[in-house]
Amino acid sequence: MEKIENSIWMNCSSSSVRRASRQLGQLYGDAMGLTDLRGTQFTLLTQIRYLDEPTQKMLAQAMVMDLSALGHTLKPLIRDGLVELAPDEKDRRAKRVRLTPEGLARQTELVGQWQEAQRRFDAVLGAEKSAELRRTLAFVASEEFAKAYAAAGKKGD
Amino acid sequence: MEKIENSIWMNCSSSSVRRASRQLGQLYGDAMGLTDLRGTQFTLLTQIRYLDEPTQKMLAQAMVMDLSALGHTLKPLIRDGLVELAPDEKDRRAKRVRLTPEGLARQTELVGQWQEAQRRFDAVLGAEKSAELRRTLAFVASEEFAKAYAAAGKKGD
DNA sequence: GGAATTTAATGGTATATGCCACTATATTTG
DNA sequence: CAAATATAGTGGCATATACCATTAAATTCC
Repeated sequence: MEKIENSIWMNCSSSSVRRASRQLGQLYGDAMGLTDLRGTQFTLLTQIRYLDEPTQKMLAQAMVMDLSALGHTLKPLIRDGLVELAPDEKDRRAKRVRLTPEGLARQTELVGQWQEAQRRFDAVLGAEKSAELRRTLAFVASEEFAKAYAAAGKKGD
Repeated sequence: MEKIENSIWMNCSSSSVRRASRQLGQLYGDAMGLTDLRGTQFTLLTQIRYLDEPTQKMLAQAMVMDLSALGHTLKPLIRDGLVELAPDEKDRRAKRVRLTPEGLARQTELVGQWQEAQRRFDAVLGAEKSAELRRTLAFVASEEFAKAYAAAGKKGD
């Protein structure tokens, strides 16, 4: 009986990921230090920078995030002048997301702190396992995975 | 330049975990199906059941969650009569968390759906990798990890 | 070309989660 | 034992994230 419960809680991939997510949210968040930017916000700025003026839709996909959730998350950053939206030239439904000079500066500023957090993470888990973990998680987060997961249910559920 | 950004975003363990967390939140959430319970809530009920009347503090630690965050998360469940709080006998500061009969019933009801989700997950990732992933994530979520991470920073940061 | 359908974004509502300040108890200390 | 300190919870506020309904613009189909 107890064993059954135990097996559920230790074997739930979703809650395992969530717990780790909260832990790392803390650890990496602390690394951001003094600045008033959250870890999630740094990630978002970095992703925007990397994609170079993506539409909200594109950005949401890259973040594996709901479009409306992304919109909400962007608001504080827009309010604080780190990010701005501009209508797309071709498709007037779409809006492009880009960093303001301020936003770019802040992102750049924090890269060092991020690196330190990542260095520690790798030190604790080991570079090998660390890289392996990210590979696995990237797959889990992929559309390919979602498709395969859906296909795996075509029988019973 | 672009390569630098790329390396940040692909190598950030924190954002990797978060992305996977969002994906699995979706997938496992869908599995809960018709019921109005979220995946996170099922996890919480399961954890409460497993720990058998933990204090909020104990539950928060098990969930790797902030105490006040836990308190907030419990509110809808208490409101809906699935969970209740009772003051601890010995320590009047503490409150014990327990499932109501209704809560126990709902948790039990959903175990099958959870299993199906987990079955699919294992099918896609492979039982081996799946178990390995959970082991790694459990370590990352542990206090031991947090301590080691802190220790790894005693030099530079 | 105009109606039906699809797509991008927005706003509302609800849960998820964290930090801080504050209260009520307990525990430790002088 | 009383004062100082530590611990468990609570409530407020802010961000994170999802779903739904709605709007506006594009695309598809007679």
